[in-house]
Amino acid sequence: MSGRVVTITELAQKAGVSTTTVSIVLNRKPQARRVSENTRKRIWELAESLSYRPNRLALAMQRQSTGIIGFVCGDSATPYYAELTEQLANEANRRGCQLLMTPTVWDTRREIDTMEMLLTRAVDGVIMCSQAFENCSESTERIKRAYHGVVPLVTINAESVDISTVQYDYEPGMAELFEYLRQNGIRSVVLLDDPEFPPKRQVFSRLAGEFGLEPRLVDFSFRDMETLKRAAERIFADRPDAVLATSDLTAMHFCSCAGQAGIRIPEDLSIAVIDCSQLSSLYNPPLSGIRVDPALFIGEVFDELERKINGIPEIRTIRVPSRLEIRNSIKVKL
Amino acid sequence: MSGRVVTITELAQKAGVSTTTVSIVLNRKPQARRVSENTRKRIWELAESLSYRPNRLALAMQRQSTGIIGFVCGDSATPYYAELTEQLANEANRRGCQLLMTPTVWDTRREIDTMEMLLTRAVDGVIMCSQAFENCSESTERIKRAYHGVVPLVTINAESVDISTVQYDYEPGMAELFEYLRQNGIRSVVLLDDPEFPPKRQVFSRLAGEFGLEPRLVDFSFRDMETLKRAAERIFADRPDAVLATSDLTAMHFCSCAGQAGIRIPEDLSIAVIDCSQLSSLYNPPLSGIRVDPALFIGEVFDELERKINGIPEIRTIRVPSRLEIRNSIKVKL
DNA sequence: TTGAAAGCGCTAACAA
DNA sequence: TTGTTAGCGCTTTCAA
Repeated sequence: MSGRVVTITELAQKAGVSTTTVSIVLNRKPQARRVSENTRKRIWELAESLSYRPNRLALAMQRQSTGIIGFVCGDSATPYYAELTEQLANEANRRGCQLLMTPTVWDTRREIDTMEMLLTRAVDGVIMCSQAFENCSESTERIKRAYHGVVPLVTINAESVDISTVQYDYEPGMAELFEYLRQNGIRSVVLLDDPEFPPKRQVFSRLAGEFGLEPRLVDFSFRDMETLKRAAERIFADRPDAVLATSDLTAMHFCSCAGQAGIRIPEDLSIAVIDCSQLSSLYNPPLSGIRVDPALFIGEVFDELERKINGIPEIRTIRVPSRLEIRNSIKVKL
Repeated sequence: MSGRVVTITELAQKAGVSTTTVSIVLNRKPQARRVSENTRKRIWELAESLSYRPNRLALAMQRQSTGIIGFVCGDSATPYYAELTEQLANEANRRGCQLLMTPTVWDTRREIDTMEMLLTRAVDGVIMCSQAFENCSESTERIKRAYHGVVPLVTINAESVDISTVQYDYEPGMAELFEYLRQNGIRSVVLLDDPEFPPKRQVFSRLAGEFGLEPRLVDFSFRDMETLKRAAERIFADRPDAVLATSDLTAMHFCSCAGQAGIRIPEDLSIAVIDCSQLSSLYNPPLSGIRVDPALFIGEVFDELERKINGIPEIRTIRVPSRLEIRNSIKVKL
């Protein structure tokens, strides 16, 4: 280690010019054309041979901008969020910035700490995918107040009066799904979900009736996978025609329980997934479900964040439509 | 937006003291005890009411340290890497820093750009999980030379003479697996792998013989999943007793192909996985395989990175042992 | 055609 | 008990 790190000052000294000149040349400023051909060449060669690299910290300090976007996420390891996270990181790169991951494991305390940290201008903006911030504890309120004007913020799938949000619109996909279920003679369908996250169940309950389906709710908690096992057992006892799982991970857990209970999917029980990931198609059986095009969704998230970064104050709620993807986890009528 | 951001200077002015005093008080330095009770209180109250937050950029600039660790990873969305990524992020948080994700989609060009970016001291250290950097192109060589002494670096599962690396030791797990296969009457086993990543196949070929197994290699490329389908067909034609898939994602892809071909697992064909993730246990059937304890592994990665950050130059190769996890994807002898 | 100096926000010697 | 000052590496007026 300990190879010397070159600064612009040293470069200037060695080149026998001022730091200004070096800065102008290396940044290819218009004024560089007024620097003599000779000096320019000397500076470039020196920079090359000493592997000069501008110090990002100094730059960031100067511009008051890091080019880093913070991503506060409850969970980044389950397939659905992993996909989202990677695509966000890719889109960030495409737009010339980097994504900083701050997993919070759905822990409000950690979310608050994370936001506190991000509020110190370590990042140019924040994308937040975490419901707990919606809870109105005293500390979240304090942060909400503090963040205004400090860090551009966009939330994902959250509902708030004073923060822009990009949401999945479950309605179109759910309608397609219910129509498909009805056509295949399915009458009763259970939503397997965590009641702490209400958006899906609202659409579910409202739409099921319209399609002549009998809707039921079976709850579990993301925090404790044992509750999912118990929920699965309740479903096995009840024997609906179909189960709609709240996420791909939930669906896989459920299928795993079904396998242990000797229940075949889709022969004995149909299953569909909300928030389908690519991985769903590789499951056995391949899982049908509702999906929002990640590219589209992420584009909206960044567009809105850029608006905030550019100082546009308008609070918007953007909804990205879902659609049904049919694979083999739903029993079809012959 | 546009709420004023408070600096320590303003705070000092309003409090009628110098910035030094404010700095000392707010940072709870030992000298703060020599500041009058009264002044201290005034400063704290002012800071609170104006929601003062120290400017990270200025701090970072001053200390020449950001508290950010860069994670260069070929792929962060597949279950195995998603798990690794999240755990790294968590461990980083636990150690008081943040993880910056820079996905490279196994693209050498992007890896180089990424490293160039990270070399500008935007980060305190880099964890790299990407084989392509091992290739000796002119540009990677230039970067390798440049990074020395600039950014502490630790690679994952790579082999290099001048960079510390933490590796999976496949040997113990593979030995356990082969013993288990042998006991269950399995004779021929195919390794389904990408030849660009040699470590697994070396152990595989060496150990298979010792356990009286007949080893075969069937190759595909991570870059193109069509090659995996073709590889699967070759395996179906060949009909070995068991297949050892190079990753959980590969295994799922393979099982998906098997399902379409009407081949039952494990009745018709056994399968095991290297680089098993948690998700493997939720698959249908639950996948057996070799796994390295992520907590242990990640601890080693960070320990070594911290050594580098603390200026310890010694190049080390650390190997973390794998072990077998038995589930239901291998046909057992009755 | 080039350079000097100020300033970004903060900390830490050194003074008073 | 508190203040002055220099400096972290860079860009950017303004002067020469």
